[in-house]
Amino acid sequence: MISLPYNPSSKDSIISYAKKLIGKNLKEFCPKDIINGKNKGGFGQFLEKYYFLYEPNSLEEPDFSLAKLELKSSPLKELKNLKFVSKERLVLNIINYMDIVNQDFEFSSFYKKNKNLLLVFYLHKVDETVFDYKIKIVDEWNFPSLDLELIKQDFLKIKEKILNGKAHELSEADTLYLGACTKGSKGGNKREQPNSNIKAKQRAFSLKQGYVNHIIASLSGNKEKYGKVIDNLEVLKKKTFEEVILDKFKAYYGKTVSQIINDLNIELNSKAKNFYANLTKAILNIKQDCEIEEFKKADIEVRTVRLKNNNLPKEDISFKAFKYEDIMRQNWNSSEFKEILEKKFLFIFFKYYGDELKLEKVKFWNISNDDLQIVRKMWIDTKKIIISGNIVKEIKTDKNGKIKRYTNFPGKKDNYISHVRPHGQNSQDVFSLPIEDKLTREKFYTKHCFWLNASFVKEKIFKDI
DNA sequence: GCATGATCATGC
DNA sequence: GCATGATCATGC
Repeated sequence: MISLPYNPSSKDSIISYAKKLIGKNLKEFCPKDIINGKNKGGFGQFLEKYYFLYEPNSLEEPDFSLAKLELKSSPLKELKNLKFVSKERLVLNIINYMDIVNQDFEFSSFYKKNKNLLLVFYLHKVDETVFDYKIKIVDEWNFPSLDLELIKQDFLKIKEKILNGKAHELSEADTLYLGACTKGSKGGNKREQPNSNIKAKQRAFSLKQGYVNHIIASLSGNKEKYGKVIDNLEVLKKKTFEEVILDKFKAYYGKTVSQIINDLNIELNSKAKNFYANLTKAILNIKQDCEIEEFKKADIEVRTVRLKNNNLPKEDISFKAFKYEDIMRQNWNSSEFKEILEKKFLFIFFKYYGDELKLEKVKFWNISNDDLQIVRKMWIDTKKIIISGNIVKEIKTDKNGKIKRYTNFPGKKDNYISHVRPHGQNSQDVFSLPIEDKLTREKFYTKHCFWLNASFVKEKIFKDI
């Protein structure tokens, strides 16, 4: 029996020992043969074994069972403004589909294990090994009661889907702060579920990246300019988060934009392109210079859409321009577009009645696994075009002498859900190409991005099925 | 009226 | 001055 450098039954003792990690890296306490070996273990395993001196396990109990403290390590990335944000979601324990259906939240494996977290954040760098990463933040995290209530709602939502025999349809974007993220090699690990014969992908509970960012900001003492939509527990005892949000909007259904502004007694520049974002904040009673706290923590993407009288959106939905070199380097599973599409969206639909726009409907949406596979095809086609240097299909001059270039990228007709189109300041706004274009012989091209087809937004998002 | 290319407005 | 959400323009 080795003696430990901390008292395993004292939370304070463990935390103060852990805090000595700040500024260190694994190299400082891992054995030489491990550092130089080809061992592929993760940061967390080395930390447990060589700093906290216990063998990594997958028990139901928290890692420090006597002190009821669960150790989690997670990578940070540094922003240009030198602030730290989470590199990814924080993955917690595996969801056992067979067991969870019999568990109440308070006695669930999730809550028993992760109620109190001891977090170790390290700075990830592409050109470093796990042994080099500098440890930046070490602290305890307990969930504030409002957050915990939303996490409980998330837990119950996940449990309900499994009870309904739909574990295979789970998606991380079903929920707010606590997600059900996939875990294990691609599609390889499948598990049985209680109320269906279909095997479901293995998933683990996870904290959304946005939530982890909030933890990091809190632990670093950074003040976030946040405004809460829900500021007391009572509201959540009667309604779900989504119901609370929708009810706030429903009060304005059928009203014109100017009526809403009048009712709210605010002044907004209706020509500003962030007008709808500002209007959303006003409806949710959030100050204009603040972010919507719950949306940030839940990674919710808000999009406004103007519908024509046949409910077809006037425009497709754009995303940020992609770098051709990024697409070349990535595969679908590591792609940025997949990551964005897997988020929860809040769509705010306005509809034209003559020249007037009225608030028609507001809807939370996240993409189904089946639809994601359709987008995958489009993404792969896009990558093929980039890596083969076959971007430009033809060059035309219109009667004003303007030159227009047409591309081979997937268009609206090629894919039910998504397509590729220009997205920049103008056609001179370019990104470099990893492979020279065969037709133009140029090593750059107008910035493009992925778009969601307006027809898909009408059929699968606006409509209630 | 749709498909595709092109561009605007704001905030950071 | 660029990134991002939103929107305009034109040919078929």
